[in-house]
Amino acid sequence: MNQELATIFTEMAELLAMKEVPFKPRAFEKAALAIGELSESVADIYKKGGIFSLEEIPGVGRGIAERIEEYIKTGHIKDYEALKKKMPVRLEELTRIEGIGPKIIKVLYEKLGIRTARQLEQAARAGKIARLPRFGKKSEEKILKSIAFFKQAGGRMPIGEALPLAREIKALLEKVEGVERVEIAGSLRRWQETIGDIDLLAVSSKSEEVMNVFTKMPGVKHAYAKGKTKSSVRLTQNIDADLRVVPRASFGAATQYFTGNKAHNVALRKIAMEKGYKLNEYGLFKGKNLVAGKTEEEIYEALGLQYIEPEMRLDEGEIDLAKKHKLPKLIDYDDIKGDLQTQTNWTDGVDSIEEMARAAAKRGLEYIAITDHTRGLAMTGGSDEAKLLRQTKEIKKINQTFSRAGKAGCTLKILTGAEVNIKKDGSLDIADEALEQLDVVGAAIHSHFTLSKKEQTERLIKAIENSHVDIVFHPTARIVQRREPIELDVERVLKAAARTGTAMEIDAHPSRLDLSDEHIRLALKLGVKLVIDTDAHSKDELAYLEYGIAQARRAGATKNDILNTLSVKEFLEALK
DNA sequence: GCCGTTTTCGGCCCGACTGTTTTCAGTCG
Repeated sequence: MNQELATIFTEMAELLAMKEVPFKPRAFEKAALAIGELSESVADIYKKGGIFSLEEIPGVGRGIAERIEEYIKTGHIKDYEALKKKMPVRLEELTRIEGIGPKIIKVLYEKLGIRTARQLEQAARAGKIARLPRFGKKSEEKILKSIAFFKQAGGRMPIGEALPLAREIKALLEKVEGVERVEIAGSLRRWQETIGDIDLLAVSSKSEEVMNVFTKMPGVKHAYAKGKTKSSVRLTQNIDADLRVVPRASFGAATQYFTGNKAHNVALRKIAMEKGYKLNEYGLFKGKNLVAGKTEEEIYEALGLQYIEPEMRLDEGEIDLAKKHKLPKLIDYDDIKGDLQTQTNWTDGVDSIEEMARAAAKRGLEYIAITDHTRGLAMTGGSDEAKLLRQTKEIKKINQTFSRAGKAGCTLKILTGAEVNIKKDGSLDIADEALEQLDVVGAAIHSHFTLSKKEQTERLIKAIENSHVDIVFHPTARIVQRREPIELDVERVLKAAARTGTAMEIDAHPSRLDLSDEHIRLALKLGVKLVIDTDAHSKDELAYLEYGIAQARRAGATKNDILNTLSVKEFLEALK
C-alpha cells in the first residue's frame, strides 16, 4: 500500500510539473518520499487515528491525507486518474531514463505520441527526436545511450525493494497452517545488488494450503503455475516469485541448490562426483543412500569443505579457500558500532539530529556521525562554515543532554561531521580551518560525472590528500541501475587512500552500494581502511546497514577490516 | 499542497551543467 501510494504521488508530482503548476510538485514529491520510507503501513495508521493521524506524517497535510483516505476506501484517486488521462504515458518507465524529465516527456507525447521507452527508442533511431525544437543530434544520442543502459539493467529489481517484499511474503507464509519453516533463497540470500526473481523454500505438512495462500496473496497479478511442490506468480511490482515446498530431510540441500549461484553449484557438484557422491536439490547421495541434506552445513562438511556463507557463493575463489579451510571469519551483521554518514533536516534529511541519534541508539549503535551536505549542494541547503559551527554547537548540546540524563538518558555519542563536496578540480567547498573542528569529514563527488579517467582519478586523489578528509563517501558515485560509476583508476585511488590513511566508504544505501564488492576486495588487498555506513536521510534508513555489511561479506571482509566496528574512542584514533 | 517560537498567510532552499541556443529551458542533486 505504501509503495503504491508513493508511486502515485511521485507521478502526480511529475504530472503537475508538466502543467507547470507551481510548488505542488515539490509537495507531492516530499509526501511520496515520506510515505515510501514509513515502516508502518498507512492503512494501519489510518485505522488507528483516521485522517488526523495521517496528517502526522511529515509532508502530509489535509489534501494528501484525504487522497490517502480515498485510496484506502475506493482503491482510486480521482485527481490522479484525471491527470493520467490527459497524459497516458508510462511515467515510471520514462523517468527512469537519465536525462528525461517531465517537461521532455510532455513534449515527446504531444509532438510524437510517445508513451513508452520502446517508442522513444524507435523515434530516436528514426531521427525524429533531433528534429524537435530545442533537441539535436546529441540529445538523441544521449537518449539512446540511456535506454541501452535502462534495457541492460531492466527486469531486475534493486535489492532494497526486493528484500522487504520477500520478507513480507515470508512472514505471510510462516503463518499458514502446517508450515514449519520458510527461507528466502536465490540471489536475495546472496544479497546481490539486483534481483531477478524472488525464490522461497518451505517445509510444510500441508503443501496445498501454503500454495493456495501464495498464489492468492495480495499483490499477485497472476499465477503461472500452481502445483504441490512448486508455484510461480507474477507480482504487481513486476517481479516473479517462486515457492517450492520440500521435504524436511532435504531442506538444507534445497536451500543450497536454490541459493546458487549457478557456477558455485556446478563446482560443488563436480567435487561431489569426484568423491563418488551425487548432489542435487534433495541431498547428497552415495548410491541411493542419503548422506547429507537436512542442513547446508552437513553437505559442505561431507564434501570436505569449510562452510561457505551465501554471500560468497560465486565461484570466485571461495571453494579453493574452503578446501584449505582458509575462509575468513566474515564480519557479522551486528558488528558495526557506529554509523558515519547520516543526513538530517539541517539539509536534505527528514529527521532532526536528536531523532536520528535516538533511532541509532535504539538500533544498538554506540555512535553516529552527522554528515549533512555542504554548500556545493545548494539545493539541499548545504552548510557553509557558519552553519557547520552552529550545528556543532547544537550537537554538543544534545550530547550533554544525553549524558546528563544518566541511566535514563542515551549513551550514544553524536559525532560532528559533514559530507563535503569535492569540486571539479578536487578542492573542497569548505575551508580547512572549519574541517579541522569536525570529528568526521567525509568527502564526496556529486557533480562532473563525465570527466576523463585521468582527471577524475587526480580529482579524487587530491581530495584524499587533504589532511582533513577522513573518509571518501560513495567513491565511484554510481547509482545502481541508473548511473554508471565515474571513470576511475581505482587502484591508484585506493593506493593513495592506503598511503594517506584515508578510509573508503562502503555506502550501504541500496541504491548506491559503493564501493562494489570487487573494489572492496582490491581495497582489502591494498590494506585500505574501510567503513560501512548507511547514507541515511531518515531514521528508518538507518536499517540499510545490513546491505553494506552483506557487500563487505561478499568481498570477504572481516571485523578487523572495518573501522566502525571499533568503539568510539578507538575509532576516532584510527581516523587519519 | 505543506508549513509555522520570525507564521494560519505567504512563503516555498539554488547553482551547475548540458545542449541547444544567441539568452535559456530542462535536469540533476
